[in-house]
Amino acid sequence: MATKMNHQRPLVLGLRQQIVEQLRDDLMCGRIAEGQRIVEQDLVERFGVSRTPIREAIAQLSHEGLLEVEPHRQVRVAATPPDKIRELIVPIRATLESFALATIFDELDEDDFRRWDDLLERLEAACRRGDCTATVNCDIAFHRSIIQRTGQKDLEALWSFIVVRVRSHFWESHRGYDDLMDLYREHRQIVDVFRQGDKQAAIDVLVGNMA
Amino acid sequence: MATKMNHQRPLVLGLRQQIVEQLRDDLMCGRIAEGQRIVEQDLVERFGVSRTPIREAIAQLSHEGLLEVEPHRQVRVAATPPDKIRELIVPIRATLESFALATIFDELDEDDFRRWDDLLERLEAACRRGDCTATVNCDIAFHRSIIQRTGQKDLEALWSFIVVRVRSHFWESHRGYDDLMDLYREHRQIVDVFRQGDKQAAIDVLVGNMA
DNA sequence: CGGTTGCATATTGTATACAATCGGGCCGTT
DNA sequence: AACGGCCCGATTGTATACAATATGCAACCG
Repeated sequence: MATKMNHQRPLVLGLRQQIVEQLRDDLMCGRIAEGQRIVEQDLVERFGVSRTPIREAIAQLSHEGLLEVEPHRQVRVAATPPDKIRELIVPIRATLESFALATIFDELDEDDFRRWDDLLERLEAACRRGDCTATVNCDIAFHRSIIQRTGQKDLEALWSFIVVRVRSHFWESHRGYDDLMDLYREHRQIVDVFRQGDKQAAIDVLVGNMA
Repeated sequence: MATKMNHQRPLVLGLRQQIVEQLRDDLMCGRIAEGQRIVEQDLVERFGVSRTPIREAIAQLSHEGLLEVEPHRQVRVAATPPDKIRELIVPIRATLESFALATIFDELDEDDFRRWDDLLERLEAACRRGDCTATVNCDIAFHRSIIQRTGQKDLEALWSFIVVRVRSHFWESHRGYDDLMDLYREHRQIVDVFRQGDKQAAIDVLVGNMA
């Protein structure tokens, strides 16, 4: 929880944001079935707050694509996008992350590598104990860190927009112990290549990991 | 205020949505300077509604990237993204629109071409009278129609997310009478190639238009 | 004289009250 | 029995009232 430096200033976290995080986690991990109806009053009782922050949280999650609002009628959990859309995810991620990496590559310093090492340790631990949730979180956090490092908020927003739509895909593509450790080794290798300073090789290995 | 046709089912249009449309138009056309502070109370007085729909509209526009909210402090008009980001827009648009066109190409029927012809007429009129706003609207509407035709809401959401960030770019890249007519001719040519039924040629001409 | 602390005010965040809308069931007509 | 209009409960959308937080100023100490 220590590593926190860019993000504006999350001194205190508003109710809406807390609710968003909680609900988003529930949705992405499948604890709320897709297609299920969401009723504001139920969330009011669950979280013990008024409708206002609940409504704002619902609005935000609907903009993120996790909920679907039908005005004056109801709000439902969005269906996972069809496979065809997923075909788009890889090339777009490749475009975004390649761009980000190329932008920051020449300014990488020891702090960056230390953060990545920390992340890799957490990833290894998660993989070793077969914790899928933590593994996916670390995986996403790693790629997000590359985007964030550019300091371009639009870039991060766009990347988040995409990743939310394939988190379930991340989930299902890494099941079982051996696969998880492979995932760790891949990321370890990526960071190693970064360290060697060959920009093009770094981009290649990063993109190769998405296929 | 009248033009409204796609969106789910706009039987009645809520206050929030009306305010969003109005503000978005103001922001994209530069009628509100970037970096300027937005105060809820001012908008309350301007639109004559309560703070609730105002706040929801602000939240939506911030998710769209047009406003930037600093919690407990203020909300400002977002700066136009730096040129570097714009380099990303073309490849991503190319990916999305190529995908969309390839998906729908074999199912195109006379209704589709009739709609495009209508749009082209409106575009021609707008170009002829040098109406930049209407021209940009038609241009965007044309490309959006390709995305919408797939029926994939996620795809449309992603495309919108991107286009909002370059609308000002559209704006500035077509100034003056001759350029506008060129824009019209390009789009006329695109539709013509669509009609000929060669999918690859269609994709090429569509992508070529973005450069 | 500089820095810090505490209040006053402006603005945002949350809670609650009220109005509009939707869907479903009841009942009358045909 | 089928159809259509009407009313009612449930839920969402909007308005307003209240609480929390930030900024600016001025008094207070060093």
